[in-house]
Parts: sequence; C-alpha cells; structure tokens
Amino acid sequence: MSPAYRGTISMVPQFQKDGVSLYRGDALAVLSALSDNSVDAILTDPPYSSGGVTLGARQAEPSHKYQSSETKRQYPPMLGDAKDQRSWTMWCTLWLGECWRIARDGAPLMVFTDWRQLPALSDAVQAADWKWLGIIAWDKKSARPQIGKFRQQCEFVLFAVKGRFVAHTRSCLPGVYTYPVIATQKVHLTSKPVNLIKDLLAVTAPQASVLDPFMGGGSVGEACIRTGRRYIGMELSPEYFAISRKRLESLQAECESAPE
Amino acid sequence: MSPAYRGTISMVPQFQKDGVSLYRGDALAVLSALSDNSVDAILTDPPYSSGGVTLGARQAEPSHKYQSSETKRQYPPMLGDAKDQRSWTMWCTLWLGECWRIARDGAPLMVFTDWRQLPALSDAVQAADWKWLGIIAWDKKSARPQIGKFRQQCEFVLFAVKGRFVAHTRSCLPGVYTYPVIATQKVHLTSKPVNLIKDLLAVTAPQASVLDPFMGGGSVGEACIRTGRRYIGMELSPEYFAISRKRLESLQAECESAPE
DNA sequence: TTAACGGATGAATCTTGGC
DNA sequence: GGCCAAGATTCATCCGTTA
Repeated sequence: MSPAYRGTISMVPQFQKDGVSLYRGDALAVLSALSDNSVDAILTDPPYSSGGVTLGARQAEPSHKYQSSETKRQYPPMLGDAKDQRSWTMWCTLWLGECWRIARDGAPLMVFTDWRQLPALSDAVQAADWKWLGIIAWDKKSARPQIGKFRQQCEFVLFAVKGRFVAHTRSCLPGVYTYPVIATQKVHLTSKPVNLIKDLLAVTAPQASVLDPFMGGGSVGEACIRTGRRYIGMELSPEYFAISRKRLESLQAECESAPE
Repeated sequence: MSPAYRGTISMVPQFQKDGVSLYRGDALAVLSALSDNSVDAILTDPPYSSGGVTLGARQAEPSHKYQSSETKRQYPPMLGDAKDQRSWTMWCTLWLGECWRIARDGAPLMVFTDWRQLPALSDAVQAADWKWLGIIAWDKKSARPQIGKFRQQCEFVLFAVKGRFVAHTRSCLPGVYTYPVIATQKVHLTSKPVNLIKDLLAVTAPQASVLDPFMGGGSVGEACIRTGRRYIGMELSPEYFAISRKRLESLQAECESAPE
C-alpha cells in the first residue's frame, strides 16, 4: 500500500444517504473514529493474505495472485493482502477489537475466511473478546481441480457475538449455504454472492445497522439495501471505493423508484 | 481413565485376520510399538474433548456429554474425552507424531474434528510435521436446532500428508460430503457413516493399509474391509473393543461367503 | 420448452529454470 | 544448494447459446 492512501483518509463519510455511509480509508483508522456501542452487527470479508507457501508468493503482484495465468477477466488490485500469518493475525485482532468496541451488546460478528486462515482468525476473534459461536460453511461448488485430492470447495464464515447472544428471528438458520460463484456477476476478484449475504443477515434485526470495514465490491452493502438494513462501509482502495459507491448509489435510486 | 486400562495393554494384536489387526490398548502406547514407515494412510476420529465451555462440563459423566438430557439412546462411556484444550492439543501432537513416524512417505492423514477443536487440531497436525492440505466438510444435515442462530451442521476432516503428496486416483475429489446421521445405525455415540469413510478412502491406494488409533465403533474398519483395504485399529475401551471386534469379524465372515 | 453443447472459470498448485 | 519467479496445468461446474 502506498503511504499516499493513508494520507488522504477521511474521518467523515464520503458518501451518506438513506442509511448508507461509506468511508474511503484504512479500516483501522476509520474505525477509530466511530463511537462506542453504535452498530448492531458486523459482516465483512477481509483480505485473507492467504495463498502461497512462500513469502514471495504471498507478496506476488496482485494481478497474478489467486488467478490462473489464462483467466481473461481482470480486476483492480486488492490492497493489504500481503501480510504473513503472524502479522495478519495481529492486524485482525486490532480491527476486530475496534469492531467490538463499536458494536452494541449482543451484536453478531460474521467474518469470511478460507481454510488456511481459519485457525488464525479464530484466535484473533477470541483475542478481541468476541465469543466464538461457530463456523458457517459456504459451499461454492466450483473450485480449482486438484487431481487425487479433495477440492477446497468451501469458504467459511466465523460467527461470534459480543456478550450474550440475542435472537432476532424465531427460525433456526442452516449451517451450510450453497451458492455458486458467478464470474459474470463479480465486481471484485473475491466478490461474494449477494444472496449468500442476504441469508447471513438473517441473524440481525430487520432494521439493523451493519458495519463492514472491508467493503470491496460492495456486496454486503447491496444485501443491506435490499433487505432494508443500514450499512456502514469502509474501503481503502480508491478504485473499489468508487466502484462500490456507484453501485450502491444507483441501487438506492433504483429501489426508490421501485421498492422491493 | 482408570490406570487398570493401561496395565493390560497388549503390544500384539488381540485380533488378526485377513488384513485386519486390532489392538486393545491406549493409542500412544500401542502406536509406539509399531515400526517406522509401515502404513499407507491414517484415518481416525479421536475423542474431541469438546462440548462444554467449562472444565466441569467437559469432565461431565461421559454418557451425559454430547447428548441432551432427554435422549433415550444410551452408549457405553467414551474414554479419554475429558482433557482441557491445552492438554488435548499436546496429546494430539504426541499421537500425530507417532502416526507420522509410522506412516510411509506420501501417506495421507485424515482426522475428524468439530468446529470448536478445529484450530487446535490444525496446530497439532502441523506441530507433528504433517503438511496441512485442507479442510473437508461433512454436512450431516441434522444438527441440534438453535433458534435465531446458525446450526452446527458440519463436522470437519483435516486433510494432511507426510512429505510430498502422491495421487492414487485421477479424479478430483469433492470438498463437501453430505451424509445424514442415522441414529439406528450408530454403534458409538459419535459413529460416522460408513459411506462417508468409504468416500474418504478414495485418496488412498486400493490396497492401502489404513491406521486408525481410535477405532470406537469400528466404522473405519468396516469401510476398509468393504473396499478391500487393510486395517489396523486400536481401542482403549474394552467395551468398544469387543463391539468392534465382533462387528468386523462377522463382516469378514460375511464378505468371505459373499464378496462384494 | 427442454436438452445438449461449448466455453469460461476458480481467494492455486506444481514444476522448472534462473540467479 | 537454496530461494524465488514464471509458466503450465487440472476438471467439475455453471452460464449462455443453440438444437
């Protein structure tokens, strides 16, 4: 990450309308400006800093990471995805701790991770004082082939709570969600299906405010708008900030003229 | 565990026939008697020492653990399931280290775990020098419903290898297996479906010898017999040893008269 | 309308060659 | 010899189009 990115952090939202607030800046810095006990839920998909056994591979050019050389589709680079596991765990503990402070009592936390970082993330979640409640599996069906081995077909969502859990629905939610990755709908290399996010939001109150320190392509924002929840998004990369802002702004306009 | 159990450990199999060897004794002790580089794969389901946040709950009478108070079905007590997480991790590192020694180069390791112990088990697996390759999800469909929360519907299998992975099949195996738990087919409180085990054995060579230090009700043994693999099972509890021995012995007789 | 087919893709992995 | 960068490689799955 170039130092210039940190230099232009804004502590006020660069976009704010109808329950959607978007901040352009580094998650840790922006989070520090939010007040205690002010959001109802956290749902986010941080950079995994995964992939690659050697440090060199982890720090590979973003355009080559996670993609086959022949894949045609290109995405703007992801920022903050080159940490080694020790630093990554520490960094997660820091932002998860800020989220804990900002969250209201009983707020659920949901964080995406892959198999490789799951143990480290569970440490960070608990180090930041969240009470770990379980693992949700997202079965994405398609995954890279590995001859003679098991495919890494799932990503995982760590589920935790600040203090005592408060139920917001009478139903029992499943522990596995099956949604294919649809390349044509992806805005970001790692975009998650909006329907998956909508399903996860079922643990939050219908009008909850949802904090997402790693907005990326804005899928969580879209799910919040579509389900009537408030959304607080943060994104370091100017490119992805612009993409998400545009996406959410036009979705709001659309929903105004024809509410779901 | 009563010291009496350790006193009667046998270092020679108490049962041996047609590629099936069963030892009655503590896993660590029996493993120490096996020779280096002598088995092709490890597939096992150790006591999770999970369930219960407090030490008191972990150390509850075995028959009450993992079952709600109204559950009618009773099983003989499980032994060796009352460790706290630190000791459990250390203990896993020890027996996984023994397994590593006994395994041939390129041998796959598959170990069942629940969400709570997954991070600790991944530490133990790697501490014992196994190369961690991924997480396989077993979707058991049924799980205790939890109002307003996500159900813990999956158990997990940590997949690792000794040294460099050797493929034994040309196909790419899935990363998720869906098999319901069928209570009436369970011999042990935590019995796994035989078909699930058969699927997992697909990463091993067709005639592989499979080591299982925690035989329990003998599902891994059954899957090995049914798929033509050799099986080395160990079990501490005299009750479960007897149950499994009987089960596998009669299965062998059955397969002799009418091979699959 | 449904079925079949072609084509693209996946939060990689492995091998090889160079420094 | 160790470390690292670059390129080749794998197939189940699903989309979109055609039969």
